Amino acid sequence: MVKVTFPDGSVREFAKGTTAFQVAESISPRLAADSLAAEVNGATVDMMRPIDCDCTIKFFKWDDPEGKHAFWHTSSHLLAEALEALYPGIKFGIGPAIDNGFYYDVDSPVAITEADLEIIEKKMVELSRNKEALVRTEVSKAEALRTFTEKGDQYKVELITNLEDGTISFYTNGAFTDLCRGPHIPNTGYIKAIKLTSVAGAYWRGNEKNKMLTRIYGVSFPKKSMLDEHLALLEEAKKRDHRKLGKDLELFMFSQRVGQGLPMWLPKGAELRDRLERFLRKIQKEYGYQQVITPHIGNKDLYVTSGHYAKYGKDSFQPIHTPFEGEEYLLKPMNCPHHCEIYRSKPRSYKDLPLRLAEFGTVYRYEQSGELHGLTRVRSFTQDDAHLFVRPDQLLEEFEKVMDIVLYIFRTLKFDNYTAQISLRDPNNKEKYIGSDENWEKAEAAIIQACKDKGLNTTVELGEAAFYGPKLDFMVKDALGRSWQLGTIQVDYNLPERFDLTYKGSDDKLHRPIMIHRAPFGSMERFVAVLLEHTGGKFPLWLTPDQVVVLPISEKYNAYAEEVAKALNLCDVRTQVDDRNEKIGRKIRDNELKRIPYLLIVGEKEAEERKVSVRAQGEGDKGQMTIEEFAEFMKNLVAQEVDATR
RNA sequence: GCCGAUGUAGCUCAGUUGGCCAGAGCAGCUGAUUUGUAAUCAGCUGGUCGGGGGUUCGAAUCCCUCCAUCGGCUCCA
Repeated sequence: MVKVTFPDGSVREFAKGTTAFQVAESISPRLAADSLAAEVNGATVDMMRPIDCDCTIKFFKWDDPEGKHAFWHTSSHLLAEALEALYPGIKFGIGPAIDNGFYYDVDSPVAITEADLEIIEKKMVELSRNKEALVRTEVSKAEALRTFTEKGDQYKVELITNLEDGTISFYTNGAFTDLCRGPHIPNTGYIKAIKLTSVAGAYWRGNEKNKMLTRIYGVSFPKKSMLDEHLALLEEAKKRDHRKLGKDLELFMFSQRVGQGLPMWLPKGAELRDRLERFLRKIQKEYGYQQVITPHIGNKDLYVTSGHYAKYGKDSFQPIHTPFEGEEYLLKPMNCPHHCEIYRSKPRSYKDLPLRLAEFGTVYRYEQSGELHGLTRVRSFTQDDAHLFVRPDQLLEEFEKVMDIVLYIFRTLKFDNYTAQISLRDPNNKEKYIGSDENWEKAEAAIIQACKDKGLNTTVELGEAAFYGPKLDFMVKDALGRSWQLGTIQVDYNLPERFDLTYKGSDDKLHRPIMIHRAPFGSMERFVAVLLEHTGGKFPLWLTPDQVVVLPISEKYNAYAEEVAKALNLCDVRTQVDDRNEKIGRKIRDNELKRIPYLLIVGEKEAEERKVSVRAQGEGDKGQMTIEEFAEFMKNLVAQEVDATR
């Protein structure tokens, strides 16, 4: 007999060799049916794995990440089984579960395209109906090698070669056997709804020197309705795609002739961006930042000094040679070296610090062509950059102040769901980093302390720090639950060293300042993209380019509409008139689609009483107000949005 | 950069196995209508079918090549 301890602390005895499934069943058939994997003594295992020693047990259902993981992992084996049936001679790479589904990398004798996905899907459904059990067998390394050498699958052979003997297991479903650690769900019959989403290329083992395999992505669910929901969410995401909204709302564009990855901001987009910049400028001014402006190009030597040329020279726009002299310039790939030179422009005293230099600095980076994506990955973008030069004793306080700015921005823009990642150095590999142990320890402690002080929900990643210092990155979740990395705060001991930055201390000796790099938005382009997808184009009132459109019922009331618009614009309510010769229903529709927050309908009644009929976006008629009342109403709304979070 | 797919009017898309001057809706322009809370009607304009080359009597359609876009991979100071 074995003793099994449940999460609630209760203990029960079972015969040795009882499976986790049977244990669950003894509690309730429902639990057994809903559980996809189990945790036995801390290790996630199959429900069908026999238990042969005393243990603690826990069951994972669909709502647990471990449950989904097992489900999708089995789905990838089902995909492989279908592929092997349809494409004899196909070879398999790896086929894991991922955050939102699964994939399998294959090397197929015939090309597999999107058109084939439906057929594969059907085959998977057909096979799943057989409710094939996932059967685990443990084999020796020699045996495993023999099996896959005979099969001629060099990828699996390569994987097995790197494994230790004694830890190798196979899983078989139907006619398909795979090298796999597990865990899996009991049988393929659990998989009721399958959608293969795309096919793409992927390098074997993620190395671009290796052969490119075909990766087939899919997602699957235990219920058909869940798949439908998932597909609806994808549809919604498509509608909110910032590239589509940017086009529809005329915010930005790209032109082949200008060049790929080089966004151009249209009037409405420029206005939006300008408003974001002013918002940040204002708060930065309150926090003691000073704006600077630096050139868009810099002498190559500048970047050699900073060390960026050695590391990123090949990813920069190549040196520009002047016509008559031997000088070489680079399009500015980052602002920090310029700001370091500003710091150096005169002797600094400890009393001058912290020195906070801010710049909306446009930088140029040669991103690989295949990597460009809308506004989130471009070759020219504007960082909301600032560099803080601080004394060691100021680091914690300054770091926390930067966090205050970031959090203020998130609150104001209603990114209520965010996390932060603290990236520290790898303690076992200290020689990878520059700077003294003492400095690192102080900086890391400062970041951890700052997060603690601010009550931030953080994860800590060892070995993820930049070589020059630890950092804190902010991830926000948008309205559809997708994660985006936005702001970053980084501590830097490297550049002060390389640029020989100093300040005179109270002890009359020279000391090194510490630099903090920070960009709360990340870049204006990326931030606007994320904001678009988060809001679906319905920007907060204070930010939106057009707040109000006045809709005259007919041309007779155009003059009054103009009067209303003029009065509102004088009160800083951004107002336009839609004086097209269209019916009112049409004007409402068009302006709703343009995401105009407030529509004012004016006709005979309004003109006589000098009022407006107010219509809020998506909410319909809100009744009448005088022009003055409406102006006051708007003023209050905007004030609430921007200041309520302070 | 790599793998795969795509590229037709400002936008969204039709264009069967190659076959008369390449189509629709929306937008735009002109006119009629003067409208009360999500699409008024009519007429008109608009395309080197991504660029270049080739095959063919004939190419939006087939082939080559370049460019761009999309989905991924790799990368991300």
